[in-house]
Amino acid sequence: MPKVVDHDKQREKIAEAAWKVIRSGGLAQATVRNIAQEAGLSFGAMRHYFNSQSELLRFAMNLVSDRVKERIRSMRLFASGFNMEDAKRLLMQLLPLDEESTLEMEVWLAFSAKSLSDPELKPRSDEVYDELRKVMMDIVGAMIRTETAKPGLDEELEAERLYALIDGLALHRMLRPGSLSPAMMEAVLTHHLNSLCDKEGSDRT
Amino acid sequence: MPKVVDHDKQREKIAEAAWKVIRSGGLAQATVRNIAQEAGLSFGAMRHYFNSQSELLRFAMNLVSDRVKERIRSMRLFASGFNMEDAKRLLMQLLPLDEESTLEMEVWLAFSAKSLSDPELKPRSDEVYDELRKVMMDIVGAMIRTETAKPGLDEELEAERLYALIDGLALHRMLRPGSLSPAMMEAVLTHHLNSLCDKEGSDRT
DNA sequence: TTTATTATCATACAAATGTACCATATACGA
DNA sequence: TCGTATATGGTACATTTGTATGATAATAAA
Repeated sequence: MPKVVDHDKQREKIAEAAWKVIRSGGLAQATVRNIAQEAGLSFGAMRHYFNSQSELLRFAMNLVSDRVKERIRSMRLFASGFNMEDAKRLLMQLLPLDEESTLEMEVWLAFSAKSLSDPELKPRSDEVYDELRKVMMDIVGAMIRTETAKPGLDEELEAERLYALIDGLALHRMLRPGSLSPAMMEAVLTHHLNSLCDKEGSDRT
Repeated sequence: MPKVVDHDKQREKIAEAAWKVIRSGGLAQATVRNIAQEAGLSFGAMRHYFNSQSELLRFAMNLVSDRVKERIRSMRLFASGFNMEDAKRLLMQLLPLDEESTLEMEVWLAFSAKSLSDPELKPRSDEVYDELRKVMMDIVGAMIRTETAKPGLDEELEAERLYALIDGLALHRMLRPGSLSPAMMEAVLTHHLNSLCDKEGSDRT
């Protein structure tokens, strides 16, 4: 029998090489040859793992969302009922606060932009968008039902506001890291969450 | 003397053709040949207006920001002192609410994503980011100084929060237009501005 | 009308890229 | 040890793309 190589592990290794290429050179540099070199493979060997470039890129995009989902799922949230600390921790997972998540989100931004004109990528982009929107609805909904939030909030409106705030912060951190520090990102998020709860208006963490 | 053609007008016409190509096919389709066809020019004629593709794309990107700046400048804001209606009108200019601004913002998103790995585009991207950040600071600052806002607000934090909210809404509208209506965008913005002003918490337009 | 200057077009050419194909190396089972 | 299935490497080829070059058309001034 043949040499034993974990086919799926190799595909992930190649996809992660694609991430690095995309991050440093953009999607325009995400050629089969460049990705092969980054992965330490020969150009011809790529064919054994991906039948086409678009299949490779689609896999690389899906791997980003898989990783993010996994990270969120592994948090074991709300084990003892809803609480704001867990909600905040979850939302912070959606901000580029460390090297790993920054890489993933920059790659995700590249794919999202491309998905606007690439039907192959659109379904997954939409799927992730909708899932995160659901997360926002769950958080805001729980805040309202547990009366953590101040009364009278519009669930859907607040969910969209929170979602836009998160993605706006993430976008700004990627575009202008020197202008928006991780501490400021966290402060804005904390302040926003407090503003949804406080009956008066003072800040608490 | 030669045939008379407004050189600058032609450059803008070509740049707008580039916008259309980018919107329908992404930056990957923004080839000199495709743009020439969209502009109704021959491939060879392009050379008379742009010496290289990167010069063309840089011009097309700059034209987006010029148009947005011009639109904001022409609003003649705060003619009779600061007021919330003008502030809201200004902020709405930064949301993709009609066909024209949607086109411009989708193109801007493509260029912004590319600027992360293209040193040629980064300066202008940063410049626009900083200018808009200043707009946010001006608005929040004016709200505070005129006591339109409730007391105790952190100017820088609220500016970043407002900025992130605007860009997040714009991004979501582009990525998932079916999930975020113009009416909802406006409602979220209105609600957010009110939340900065109202001493109690009720909504007013 | 003639001419010079500009606009436009057509084409050539090298480089890059995706895909396909074939050769070689490798390792596990018989 | 040997053979087979798999991994990997090398290369050919058509296509696309940016750039460069030369030819032609058009127009306004002399």
